[in-house]
Amino acid sequence: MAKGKRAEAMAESRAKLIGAARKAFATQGYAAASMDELTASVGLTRGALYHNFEDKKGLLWAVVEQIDGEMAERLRTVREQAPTLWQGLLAEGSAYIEMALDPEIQRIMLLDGPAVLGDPSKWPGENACLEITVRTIRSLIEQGIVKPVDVEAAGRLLNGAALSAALWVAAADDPPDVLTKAIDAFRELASGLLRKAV
Amino acid sequence: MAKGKRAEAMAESRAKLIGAARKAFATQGYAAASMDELTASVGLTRGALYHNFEDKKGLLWAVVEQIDGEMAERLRTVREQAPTLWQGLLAEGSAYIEMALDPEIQRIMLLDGPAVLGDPSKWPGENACLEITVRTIRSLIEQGIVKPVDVEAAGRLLNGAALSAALWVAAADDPPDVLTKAIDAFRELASGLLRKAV
DNA sequence: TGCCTCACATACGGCTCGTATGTCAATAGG
DNA sequence: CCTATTGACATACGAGCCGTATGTGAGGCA
Repeated sequence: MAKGKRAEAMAESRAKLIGAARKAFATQGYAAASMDELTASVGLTRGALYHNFEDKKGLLWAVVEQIDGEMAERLRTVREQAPTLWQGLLAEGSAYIEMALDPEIQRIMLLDGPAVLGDPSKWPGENACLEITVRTIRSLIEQGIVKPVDVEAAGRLLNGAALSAALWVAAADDPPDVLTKAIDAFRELASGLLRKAV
Repeated sequence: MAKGKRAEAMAESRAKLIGAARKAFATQGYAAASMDELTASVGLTRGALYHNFEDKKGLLWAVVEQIDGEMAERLRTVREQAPTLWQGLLAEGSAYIEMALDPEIQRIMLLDGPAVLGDPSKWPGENACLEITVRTIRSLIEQGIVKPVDVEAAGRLLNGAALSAALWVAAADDPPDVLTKAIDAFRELASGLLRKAV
């Protein structure tokens, strides 16, 4: 168990830096976040940062990986709790929209992340959210519920629609009202994939 | 006609700076683009930049407005050339996807723009593309072709789906093949809005 | 016990943006 | 025609940031 104080302290430093980065990136944005302030806020200096991570971008990578994992887990539970696979797909969409209401997810995963790290579809875990959606659609096609479309295409467009909805809701004056409209529209769009209308 | 050499030269400087910015922002990205190099590339200095624009962000605003106008005009012509309104909507989607294949549009309008300037739906011209889509959907509902959904919600999700498709195609190894898949999936999704299946 | 490793801290250089100041041509007015 | 003023830039400067090269002191192994 005792792995020595060295590695233990290092893991703790990494965790503290990632935690501080989640706050700083979410509130100030990636570009405006100062590494001096960030490291000082957890009692370290930039030396620790560049020892634990490649560079500022590397820290963002670590943050993105962590959040991506959390989002994937949430999507998984939502889907598993749905009574049918089709309802699971719709629930995933709704959950995705609601998650994107979190300012942290918005700023880091939807705005700065893509701008700094490039296309999210090439992120490690291959954007776990997308992978889950694709698998669900594949099952639905095998069951004859959904038209035989290209699964990746359908998954990406559905995710894109949900994402756009999320950004809309987040910026709205009356989020609850807009949220229901967004989810309704998402269900209508998704129904276009069905073999026969519900 | 002769408006004086002063104003004439100023307009020319603005145009040159915006042109250089389109190149620099598209190739290097907003953050990495140096204002020193950018201004020098058209024979000016940063003094001219800060005299003609508010700041670096102001220059990006000008660039975004220009590109947004060009995109809106293209969408308008595409829609007007379609035989029916519904086909016009689908053509708009396809055109949007194809436009987003342009690296300049991708980098500036889809990646850096949102990250630096904030939610695109609040941009001037209110993202002219969206406005056009919304109007088309409203007409289609009045004609009884499309279900009575919330027009803004439907427009935003359709745009989001097209956008996601575009990013996917752009990053693909085999763009032409992926492009057809993306457009197919877009048509399937959009058909979910139809009152009765085609 | 003595040396070595390594997780940091410190110091430095180069670059960036934004502003405050300087300058010279174009215009307006007498 | 000559002068005064405006304004479109150029130049100079300060503050801040990132990344790296170097220093240092505490853990771990022999």
